[in-house]
Amino acid sequence: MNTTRENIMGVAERLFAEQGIGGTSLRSIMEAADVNAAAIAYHFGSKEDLIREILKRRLGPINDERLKRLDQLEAQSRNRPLSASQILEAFLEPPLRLATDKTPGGEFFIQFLGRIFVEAGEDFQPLLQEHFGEILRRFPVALKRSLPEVSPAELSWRFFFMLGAFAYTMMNRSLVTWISGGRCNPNDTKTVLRQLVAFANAGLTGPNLSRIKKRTRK
Amino acid sequence: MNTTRENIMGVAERLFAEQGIGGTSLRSIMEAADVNAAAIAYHFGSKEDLIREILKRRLGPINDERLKRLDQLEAQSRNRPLSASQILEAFLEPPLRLATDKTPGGEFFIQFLGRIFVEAGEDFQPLLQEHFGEILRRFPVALKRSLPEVSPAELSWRFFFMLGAFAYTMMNRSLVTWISGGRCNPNDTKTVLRQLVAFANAGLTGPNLSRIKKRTRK
DNA sequence: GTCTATATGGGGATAGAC
DNA sequence: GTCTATCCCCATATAGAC
Repeated sequence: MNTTRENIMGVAERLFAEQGIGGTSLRSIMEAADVNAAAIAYHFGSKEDLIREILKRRLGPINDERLKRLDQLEAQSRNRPLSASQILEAFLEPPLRLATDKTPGGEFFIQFLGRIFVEAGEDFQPLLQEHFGEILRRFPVALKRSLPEVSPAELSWRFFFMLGAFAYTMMNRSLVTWISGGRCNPNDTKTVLRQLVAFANAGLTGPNLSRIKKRTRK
Repeated sequence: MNTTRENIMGVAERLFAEQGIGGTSLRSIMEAADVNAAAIAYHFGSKEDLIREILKRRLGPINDERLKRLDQLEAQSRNRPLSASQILEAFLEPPLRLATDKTPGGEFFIQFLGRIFVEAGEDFQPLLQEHFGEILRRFPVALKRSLPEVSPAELSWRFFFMLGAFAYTMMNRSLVTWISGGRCNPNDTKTVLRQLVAFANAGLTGPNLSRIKKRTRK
């Protein structure tokens, strides 16, 4: 019903993504959203609360879908471990899809989310913990079942590297274009998903380091 | 000779790394460095120039060493392609070593560098391009020689994912600890290097996606 | 619910004495 | 080279009319 609120959130999401949290003033949001200074105060209260609302609007659906996909995979598998790439797709596809869906502003959310992780101090940690808690419990467990030969510590490293590759790509899309000399298009969601799943799958399923000796060539 | 200058740069490097560029005021730098307001203006001129000087002080040595190591590898190899993991080590070890060396403040630089990439607009792009230009020319070429079966576009994706895994880990060290449930220590440079080289090597040397069909299990 | 006007604080930069 | 004092802009938040 109240479209002013949605309008402000959409504009803010885009500007936060493009310019960073600290780099985006409420003024610039008001101007871009074509509302006056008090509107944002009326609808949200403060900058921090505005950010909180933007986060809540997207995080719930994304993570619900991740868990739903994982549930489906596990239901189909009849108690056999899933493949790592299936788990990776369930984890990566929902947020990546948002980046191309017609959901207004969804294309900016992931970048915005990355900004929060990097820029924000501890102000949003409780909120993030609340939304990512179950995700960060269930996906590593599924991976552990899928890759029993990888030690817990090594699996944690690899999971984090996967997360980094994903987040960094989403946050620095122009860098993708620059570094690849234009060969890679970070907005081609299907290709990003395929390449990233393959890359991370290879990294995750590699042999346990503690058990192998140094090698010089694949 | 002039230790005030070095002092300011060291303190600024740390605060920028910890709080972000926009999140760190010159005032807080002055206080932490125990100098007065005008000192920074006298020695550097502006906040942007201060950042520029911090970047220059570290980027040169790191990238020189990367190239030196690559040169050595290529000289030893007598024209045979290097292994991907050798190339990765030459690329990753110099910046990672800085993070543990006794170089004052070096431990913060990588995080600071990540902030620049993420936060800064285009102000520093020329400077970064100047310092990273040769790196981003020579390392992908070496990898291409090492992995002739991987198409240029796919290699670009994988190179970028490796970069993301590295940068994200360096920038979000507390996140490493949180997500791993304390199992991983991001300041254990030797382990980070080993794990990251193994992960990226597996991802880089995987089969070309265009040539293989979908698989369900490794 | 929406606006104008403004209070209040903090930030970068500088002038000018020493 | 180093300091004090200050200028001016911009940001968030709020008061109070409509």
